[in-house]
Amino acid sequence: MSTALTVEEAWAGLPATAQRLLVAGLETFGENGYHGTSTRAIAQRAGMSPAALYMHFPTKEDLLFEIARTGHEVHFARVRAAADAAGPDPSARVAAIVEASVLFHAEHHSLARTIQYEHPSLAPDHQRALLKIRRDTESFLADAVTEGVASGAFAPDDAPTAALALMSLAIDVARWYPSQRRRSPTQIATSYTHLALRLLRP
Amino acid sequence: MSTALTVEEAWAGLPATAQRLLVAGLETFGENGYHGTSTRAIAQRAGMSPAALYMHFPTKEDLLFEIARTGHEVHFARVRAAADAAGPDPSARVAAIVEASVLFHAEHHSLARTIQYEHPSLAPDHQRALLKIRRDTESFLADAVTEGVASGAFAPDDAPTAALALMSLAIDVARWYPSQRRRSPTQIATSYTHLALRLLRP
DNA sequence: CCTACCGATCGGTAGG
DNA sequence: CCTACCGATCGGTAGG
Repeated sequence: MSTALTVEEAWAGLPATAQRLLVAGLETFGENGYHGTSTRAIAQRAGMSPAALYMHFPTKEDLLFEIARTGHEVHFARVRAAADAAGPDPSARVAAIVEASVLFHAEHHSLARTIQYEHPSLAPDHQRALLKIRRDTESFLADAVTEGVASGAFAPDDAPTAALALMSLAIDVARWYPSQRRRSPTQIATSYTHLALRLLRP
Repeated sequence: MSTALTVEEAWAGLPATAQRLLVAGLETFGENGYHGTSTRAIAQRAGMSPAALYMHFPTKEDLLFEIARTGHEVHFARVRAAADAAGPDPSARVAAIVEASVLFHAEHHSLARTIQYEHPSLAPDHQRALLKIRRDTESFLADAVTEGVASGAFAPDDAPTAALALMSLAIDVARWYPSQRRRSPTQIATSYTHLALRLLRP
């Protein structure tokens, strides 16, 4: 169970060369996609020979999985940490979750794109493992929304659908950021958090 | 200027073989991505030899551009048609736009994924051409939201930001559809339209 | 962890 | 629009 709040932290125990390959992979996958990135390009970016990658990862797909898995776990850990810090009030909890998720997708948009769009490039077993983390993350948000419904703070037609929509809002930031208007991740997170509460209010 | 409401309609004037290649490309790009799709796979799906593609398109990238360009135009045309049919009321117009866009991204999720996620695979010139259509589409929605602000029907903090968020909601459907719960495109469109109006109301 | 190399496949073309 | 082919590059391995 990972509670690391950054990928660097999550990979801290690995050999330095493996860490460099993971970071190089994360960046190139985010820029050119999995199939648009060669193992040679990753190795070169990490300052190593083409064969070095296979010292640490059995296949290119295993490297992608390690990146995607860690990314999913870091995202979930940040969302939980933000909710914990927000205390018991449902509005504060939902606001903290949306803010943390939007921040993650803006600040780490290269990692986030890999997480969100390279899912079909993974082996079925690996897809299933990540789907579990996704569902847990979405349930965590849906539970916070449901608490708000119980307390009378929120009144969406359907809590799970509203939670899915809020996740969509955060996830899609990774697609367009930073091409849109000149706004910082913090500014985007603030306005999206506000939109989320507007959407949920009675 | 294209007013076609389907890609088939937009490509009706092209040779039958070119049409088959475009449809095969649209499907395979949507399933495996641009770099995950070989020109041979496209030609085979269209029932032709590997070289046939180059009778109709100078390069693989030109085929992608033709698909992405048509997809953008069809989406914009549907959004405009829906707004026109909705009449002058801002709430009805925004609802019609969101509904049409969500429907498009669910029913044509393979095309929509290509449009939204393969943008970086295109040449800079081609990216610019599509960016123009995207901006026009987003402005069209932003204008409808602004009309609603003027009439008192809506009260978002910032109309362009709200419009961007509504587009995100629709676009992200292409990422997860149809993996989520068993709901039809029409059902999804209806609940997302409702969420959009909740988000905008004073 | 590197050099050297494998067979397979890639985008694209020659020539008909 | 097909057959046959081009050089380049791919993921991955042998052997040290």
